[in-house]
Amino acid sequence: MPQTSRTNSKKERRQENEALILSAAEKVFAEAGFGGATMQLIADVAGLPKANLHYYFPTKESLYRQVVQNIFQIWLQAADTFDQAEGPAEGIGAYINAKMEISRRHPAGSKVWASEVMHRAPVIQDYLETTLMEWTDGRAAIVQRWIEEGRMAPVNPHHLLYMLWATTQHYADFGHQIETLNGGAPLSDAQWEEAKKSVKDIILRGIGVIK
Amino acid sequence: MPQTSRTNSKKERRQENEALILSAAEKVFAEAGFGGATMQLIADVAGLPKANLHYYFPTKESLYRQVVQNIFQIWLQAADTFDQAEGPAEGIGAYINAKMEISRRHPAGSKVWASEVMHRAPVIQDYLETTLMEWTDGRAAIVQRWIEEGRMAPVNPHHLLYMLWATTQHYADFGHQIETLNGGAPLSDAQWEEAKKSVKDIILRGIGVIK
DNA sequence: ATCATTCCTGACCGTATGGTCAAGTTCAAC
DNA sequence: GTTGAACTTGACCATACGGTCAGGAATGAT
Repeated sequence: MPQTSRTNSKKERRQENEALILSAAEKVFAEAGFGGATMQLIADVAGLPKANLHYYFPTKESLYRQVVQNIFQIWLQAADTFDQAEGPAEGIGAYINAKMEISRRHPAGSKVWASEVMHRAPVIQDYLETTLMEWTDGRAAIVQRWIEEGRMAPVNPHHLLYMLWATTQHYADFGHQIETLNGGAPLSDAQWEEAKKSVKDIILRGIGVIK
Repeated sequence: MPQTSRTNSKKERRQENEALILSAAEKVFAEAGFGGATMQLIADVAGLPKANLHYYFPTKESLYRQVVQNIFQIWLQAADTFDQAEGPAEGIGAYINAKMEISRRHPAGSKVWASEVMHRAPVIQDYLETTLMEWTDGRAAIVQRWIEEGRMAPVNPHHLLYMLWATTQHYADFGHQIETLNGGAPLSDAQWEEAKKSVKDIILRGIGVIK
């Protein structure tokens, strides 16, 4: 009979340890960058011996690659809101909501992504060229259709998308700066709501779908 | 009689070498991050022996500190456009222009700044708390005044400023992603104009000062 | 011409890091 | 209970890195 009690089976153990390591790695990579992160520190954060990390992930780069790929998945899933929308106000508003929520819940992931792109995407360049390009062109086409249907102001769809990414991810990537300017305190629930509302108000009014 | 011919005097030489090193360092720090950058690589890019770098800048951190401080100065100077403006359309429009120009001309500097802030500003935290805070609160007050005078829509001034920073710096920090989505080619002159125009159109319309 | 000061640099050093390994432990299948 | 595979880990290694230094070269003041 397989072990089902408090002590986990080998397969569960493997999944747990991999998740533990990935979570620790995301944190450390976000705080120190790829070059500044050390396997020893990741191991300490994960509470495992360093050699154990190398058992699950043969190299630092393979661990980093997995972290970045996980982030990319979350990134893409936020797009669903876009597709299921009936029109620009609903679609773009929901997309901003979703991306602001990711910035709040996954700030470390966002920073790792930003760092990866800033360093010319050594690990996920192929994803940029394939998956992200298709995603972007697809949503740009949707925006273009909305424009042609007269449902929003005629703006360049690509630059609108860049603007959505920039404004929402800014709250994660530059969270420390925002926190400092907020008197050293993280944004409260109400302040996050205010941020979301501000971004949505300005952009939705800027593309002519409200007021 | 001091040397004034082609061969430079010692003082000129010193300034030239320091500028050369700072320029190389900015590039390397932007591409590799603080932890990933090596003094050897900076020396190679500058075309000087590594030991010479340590003559002008005793440690890697002191060199990095100087790079970040230089960027911060450029950053602040773009603010002049804000003060000299007569109203929101002119002031914010000119500020966007200035910051887009910096993103185009100093992408490496912008990346170093972003990286520094993402890593919780180990080097320039005091600047954030003093100079940047004063700057930000001052501009927020100007925006607030414009709102009270009925010259623009009532938006949260701080979040508007974050939005301006986010959208403009995005073109530097995520320039590689934009370039990839542009088919692998850097934005042309016309495309940069289009970008500037898109950002200005959406934001200025979003705060109710045009159309 | 002399000489102090500044500048330059190849060679070197201690340390920290990514990665390896061999010996041991746990687990599941039979 | 035996066995083989999967897992664990302290000790170890080679390398690369930031930083030092001694000795020499260039410069400029007198």
